[in-house]
Amino acid sequence: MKQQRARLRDVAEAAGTSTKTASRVINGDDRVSAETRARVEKAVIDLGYRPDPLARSLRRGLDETIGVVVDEVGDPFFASVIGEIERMAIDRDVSVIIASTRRREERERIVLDGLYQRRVAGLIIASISDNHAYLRNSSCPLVFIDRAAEDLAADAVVVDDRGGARMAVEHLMRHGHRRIAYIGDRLSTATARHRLLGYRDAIEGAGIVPDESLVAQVEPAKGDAGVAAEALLRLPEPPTAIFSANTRCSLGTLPTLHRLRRTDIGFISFGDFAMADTLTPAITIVDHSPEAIGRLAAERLFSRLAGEEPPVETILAPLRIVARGSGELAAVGKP
Amino acid sequence: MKQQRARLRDVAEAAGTSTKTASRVINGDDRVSAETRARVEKAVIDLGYRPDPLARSLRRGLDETIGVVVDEVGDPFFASVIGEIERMAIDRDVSVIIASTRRREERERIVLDGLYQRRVAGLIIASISDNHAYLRNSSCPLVFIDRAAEDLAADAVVVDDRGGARMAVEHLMRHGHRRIAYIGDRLSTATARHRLLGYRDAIEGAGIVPDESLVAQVEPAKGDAGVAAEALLRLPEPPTAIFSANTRCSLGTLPTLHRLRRTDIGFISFGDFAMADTLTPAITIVDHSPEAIGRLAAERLFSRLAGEEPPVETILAPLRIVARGSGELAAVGKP
DNA sequence: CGAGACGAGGTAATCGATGTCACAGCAGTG
DNA sequence: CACTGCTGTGACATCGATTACCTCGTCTCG
Repeated sequence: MKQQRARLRDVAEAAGTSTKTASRVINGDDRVSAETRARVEKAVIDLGYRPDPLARSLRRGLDETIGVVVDEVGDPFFASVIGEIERMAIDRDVSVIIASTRRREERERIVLDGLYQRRVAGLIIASISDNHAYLRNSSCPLVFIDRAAEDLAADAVVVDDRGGARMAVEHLMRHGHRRIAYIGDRLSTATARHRLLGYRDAIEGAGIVPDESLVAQVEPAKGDAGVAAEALLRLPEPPTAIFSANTRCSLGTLPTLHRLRRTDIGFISFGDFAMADTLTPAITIVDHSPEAIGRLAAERLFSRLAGEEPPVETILAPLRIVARGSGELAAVGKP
Repeated sequence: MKQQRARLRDVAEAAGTSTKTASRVINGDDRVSAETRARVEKAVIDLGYRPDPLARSLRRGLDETIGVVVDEVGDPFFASVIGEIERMAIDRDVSVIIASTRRREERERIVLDGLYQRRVAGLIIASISDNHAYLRNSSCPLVFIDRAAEDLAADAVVVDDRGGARMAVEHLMRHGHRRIAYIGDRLSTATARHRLLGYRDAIEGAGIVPDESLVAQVEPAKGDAGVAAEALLRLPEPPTAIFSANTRCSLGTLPTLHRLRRTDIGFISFGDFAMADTLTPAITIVDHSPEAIGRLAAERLFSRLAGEEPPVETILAPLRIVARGSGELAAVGKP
């Protein structure tokens, strides 16, 4: 049944014009008489014509497609980011090609190369590389997410790690906590560094004497976080609250708190996770919404694709505290 | 620095041949003398030539791209499926375009239409529609995931919902449970129906008299699951274990069990979720690995793209029980 | 009244790779 | 020796849409 795909030529023929004129109508060129336009439009509808994106892209030298490069497509955080990008893209009839680097620099290079080869119109990248020299004269707009490219003047959408951490710790303080522990990643990444700085900002900003024994830097993949939490609670002067600097640390710490029946400890997690709102108490988080990051990155990219040329900018995705209980527990057992 | 992209014509010129001959070398046509071949190959390397995928696709009438259509790209389950598909695709130099239906039938139609328009080489679809007539003479191979298309002879990769549910319930029985409750979705989907059947299979297979008061069909989005769990535990003869037929029901039920301090109740969840292995006790699950589903679907699709024509088949992705504790609790409080 | 501007539209080249077909040269064959 | 049959090769058309450039009226204005 499905008839042969109609081509521009068929439309032109049906409308009794040349392909060029048909093309004008389709591309909204106004140098066409109303009458001709109507004929062409009718033909388009009659034949169910839709331009071949491949042919169009070839001629224009640019595909109606954007590429999204992330660590791992299956990572829930990036999955949500991508989901939001796709949501914005589909409204603009743009396809989204995904690729993952698996956190390997050479793969990053390969997938980007492949995307350039395809002449994508734009790229959104969670880069793991430090060296972006090969992107310097990119033929298409780039937007970095999660981490800005420090050696490249390009748009980026990141979160205010330092400010967010400070905000979280201050939230705990507002509920009476003064001894607040930090559990976070080892300092390998900029993200971790900034969050620890934010924690220190809050402590010092409140005039509290910093106590380094309250700062635990762990390897969350090894399950250190729970051990660290237990050690913290055994201190002579234990914390009344814990700030967990990332999701994985939270996932490690919380089972320990439950097991020790210390759900009276104040707790805030930088980063949300499934079940966070179904635990008892539900876990208060600093939300760095992947959707917001995806949306902001896509907005910026599409605005450049539309020809706008805003100054290059590093955009901070909004952070907000989602109070669910664990961060609003009053400080107890104060000596 | 980045010189102009080399075209086939440039290669041909550098090698002193026609474009056609260069094309032959690149496409591995053997009707080329060894000497000419060597010259062309050298030129390809010197110029860093790589064929333009767009032009090639246009000529061939087929893009080196596959489309993946799911409910929601951001859904962790589908994200993992897609991640695995992308992993397989990149090895074959195939790009992956994603699109989501947001569970709306008209969107399914629209995104599929768009992908056809792009002339994707193949499609992997988690269809939500019941009517696939418009896919009947698809121009490219289709593989359904998660749900088979019942009105269409097409490959599908699904899980054995009935068998998996039975397996889960039998696992509980092996730990002494005889009164086992079912908490699951309302019966709108085939998936839910099959899982309830599996539960009944196990109960009857064990010679237990079915007790309908142990079967709770809820609307998990409304938070019914927790309420249902509480009601079950208040029964005169309460269950000693619960089989939760899907992830969302588990997410609803578990906080209730924890709140009631009834973590002694046996529990198995059909479908994994974050924190499942960090709760106390950790949650035993029936794992329907999204990676396996993605891999199987991609394998099937690529084998068809490679020209193989295996008979159309509905493939069952493997299911396995991941014992973590909650499913291995011995039955207690037996009257 | 002639010139230039402008509106509406057409012709042919082009994007880059590949399919069709023709052709030259040489080997084998009856 | 004429003929068929390969082998290696290239010229040219083609995929479908867009762009550069041109034509032909008609309108306006000096």
